[in-house]
Order: sequence, then C-alpha cells, then structure tokens
Amino acid sequence: MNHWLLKSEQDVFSFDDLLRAPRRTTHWDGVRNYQARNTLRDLMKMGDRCFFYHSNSDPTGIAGICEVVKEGYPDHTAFDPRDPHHDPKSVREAPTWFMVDVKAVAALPRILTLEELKRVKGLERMVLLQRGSRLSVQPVTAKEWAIICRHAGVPAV
DNA sequence: GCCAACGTTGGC
DNA sequence: GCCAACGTTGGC
Repeated sequence: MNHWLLKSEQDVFSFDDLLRAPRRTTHWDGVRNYQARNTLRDLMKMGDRCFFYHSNSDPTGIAGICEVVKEGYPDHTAFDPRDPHHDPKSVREAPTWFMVDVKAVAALPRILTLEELKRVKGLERMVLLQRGSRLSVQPVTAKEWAIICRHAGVPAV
C-alpha cells in the first residue's frame, strides 16, 4: 500500500466537507498539473491512504485521513466549457486529466499544522516540506506516514 | 531548443 | 496583500 497527500483549500473543499459528503466520498477533480495527473492516473490504488491537507488556510495543515475507493479515471470537469477547470485540449476520446475517488477515514484528533510538521524529526525530506513545493497530489513514504500518525496519536493504517 | 513573459500556488 | 517559486506558453 502506498501513501499520499492531497491538498485542498479549506474554504473550497475541507475535510469536514468530505465527512458530510454522500458516502463520505468525493471525486478529486480539478488537478491540472502533469506530475500530479500521473500520480492520479497511474499510481494511486484502491485502499491507499491519503492525508487530507488544508493549503492556503487558517490553519494550514493535515486535517484528516482518506482512502482511495476508485482508481484513476477521466476528469469530466475538463470537458465542460462552463467549468472553471475546463480544458479544451482534453477531449473524451483522449482525456488529458484524471481523478480518483476518495472516502473519508477519520479526522485527526487535531489539525497538524505545517509549522508543527516542520519541527517533527524524520520529516525533513517530506515533499510537502521542500522549498517551493507546490504539488497538490504528492507521495508520502511509509516512514513519514508512521511518524505523522504517531505524532497525531492515531493508528498508522 | 532556448528562454522571457506570464499565470498560479501557497506560505506568510 | 505580497512575493518567491514553479509550470506553461509562445516567439524566435
């Protein structure tokens, strides 16, 4: 099983929004970056766990854990001219952009803020903490996952 | 293929 | 709101 981190702005779609969604599930649409697209399309597998991170928020940090419940499939919002994420270059016959479905597993007992994560030993090389890191879908190593779960006081599953 | 200009992300 | 870092676009 692999682990990932997904970024969302709290006031656009928060972890609480995911908890309130039907079946606590949503499709992770709107990603328009090729590296993140490759991860969504090729690497994220059923049951993989993801940290749900609030970027550009107050506070900024990891709010909860979710899991992949549907593997990569075309992001239909790219086909819709009225959608803010519309991309005319992506067509149904040859989609450019992909998404997965994720389901909420549990909120963390408290939000682990970015500031706090920066001080946790063992996370120095985490993608999230690298200078200028903007990837909205990114890998988390098994070690990093375990360290963060222990820090949050939740089982590392 | 280079690279300047531009738009976006996201921490602060 | 500012601005550094990054990815993409497009002229050449």
